[in-house]
Amino acid sequence: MRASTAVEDYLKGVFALAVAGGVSTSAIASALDVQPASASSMIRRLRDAGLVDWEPGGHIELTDDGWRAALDIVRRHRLVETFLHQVVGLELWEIHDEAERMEHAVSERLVERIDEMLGHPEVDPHGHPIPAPGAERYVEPDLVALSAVDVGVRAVVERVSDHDTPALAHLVQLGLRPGAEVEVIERAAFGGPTWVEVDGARHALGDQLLGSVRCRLSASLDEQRNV
Amino acid sequence: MRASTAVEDYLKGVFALAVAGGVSTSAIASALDVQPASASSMIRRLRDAGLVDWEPGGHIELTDDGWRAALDIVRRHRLVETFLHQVVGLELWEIHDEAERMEHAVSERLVERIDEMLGHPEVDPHGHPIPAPGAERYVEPDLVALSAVDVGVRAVVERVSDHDTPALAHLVQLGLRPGAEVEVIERAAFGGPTWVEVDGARHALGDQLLGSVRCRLSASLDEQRNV
DNA sequence: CGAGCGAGTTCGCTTCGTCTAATGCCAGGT
DNA sequence: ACCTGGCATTAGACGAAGCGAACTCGCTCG
Repeated sequence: MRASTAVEDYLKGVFALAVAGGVSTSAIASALDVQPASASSMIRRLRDAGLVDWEPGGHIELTDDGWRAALDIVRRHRLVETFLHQVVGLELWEIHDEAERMEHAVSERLVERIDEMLGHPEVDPHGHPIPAPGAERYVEPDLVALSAVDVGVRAVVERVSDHDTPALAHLVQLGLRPGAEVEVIERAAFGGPTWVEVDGARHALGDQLLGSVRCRLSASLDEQRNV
Repeated sequence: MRASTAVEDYLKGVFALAVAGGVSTSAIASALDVQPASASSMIRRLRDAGLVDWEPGGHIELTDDGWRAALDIVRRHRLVETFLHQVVGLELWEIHDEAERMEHAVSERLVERIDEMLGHPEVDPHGHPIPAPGAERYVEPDLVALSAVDVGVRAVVERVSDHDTPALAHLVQLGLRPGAEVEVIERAAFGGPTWVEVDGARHALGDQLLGSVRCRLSASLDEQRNV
């Protein structure tokens, strides 16, 4: 049987933090927008269900079952997002919140039907990889934040963060969506804005936006082509 | 704010019973598959929320707010069903259970987008009318159960019940879907099966199946054409 | 007339998921 | 050596939603 909505949401949060490198009670609490006490008690329940390894005071780790379950949820989420964008025609910044609820409602059958309709896509519209059905582990592609790209370097946008809806809408308006080519033109001193060029137009971006865009450098792109 | 899943489900149940003519605690309980005690306490909560009129021992009636809320849920349900059938390509008998969960997850925005994609349909694939956005009342079309159609009379299937999945799958297999033309050939005595002809083939049906198919008589169809 | 029956309601209890408040612990600064 | 801040955990409460058991009707049947 499928876990409750709450359990699925926590599992997805623990997964995201595990991939990002640091799972902790307070990180989970702030990701799920609940109090640390609530996260703490849910961690105990996840452990009792065999989904995480944990003992009071220790660190938190997904078990094999936990990885499987989390990847299943993430697969549902990302396929639903892709479907909402490509088939239903919702904008890039609308799909995350919608999928956040729908992922708990769609059946296995519907997910596989959607996957088939979309031709088994490998990434969602934000650029996140879509786990294969039954996947047991997750490899994070090696991408660099736009904030870390040197001046004068050209890069291809591979991923934009999906959480901050207004910021995402703004990025898309500027053309900074997955697949776009971008060049860092100038980085102002003392934390000032960074100028980037996209589609022949220049824009000044702050650190928050720069950090939510992840790229592959065009150089490494060339390397890949040559292999 | 939208009501909880449970409240929405009860509201939909009360709506269905109100349309069918008889709302009662036990009918709600059996429709929702819960104990009468649970239904009883939920009725109190619906009343406290201003969605039904009720006092202990009295009869249960939707308020104006209750009708509005119920019709909104029913609209979501039926549009999602139509979408799953026409766009996603799920079979007629698969869409009800799926929509039952999705109706609580889809946003207003997504529902209206779906409605637009479908060209503002007026009935769902089972033949149930889709309430208009913001509708405040519901008119039940005047249909006759196939079990009440006389021998020798031809009729057009307008609606099949959506609740019993295996029965529905069987009906569809026989061609008894909305839009099909059917003629009652022979009715065996003593509660025996009724023979009907659909698409040139004859089938014997029991009362349960006959009752779940509702039709318009071809005669009244002709009348309508002549008006 | 009274016994029993079915429907509806209330009561007390359980689980889930949340909260606030209190407590424990460890590391750093003075 | 001690105080303090931050993080994690526990304890206790609450609302939502369910259950079973018990009670109260009004009706019907013997």
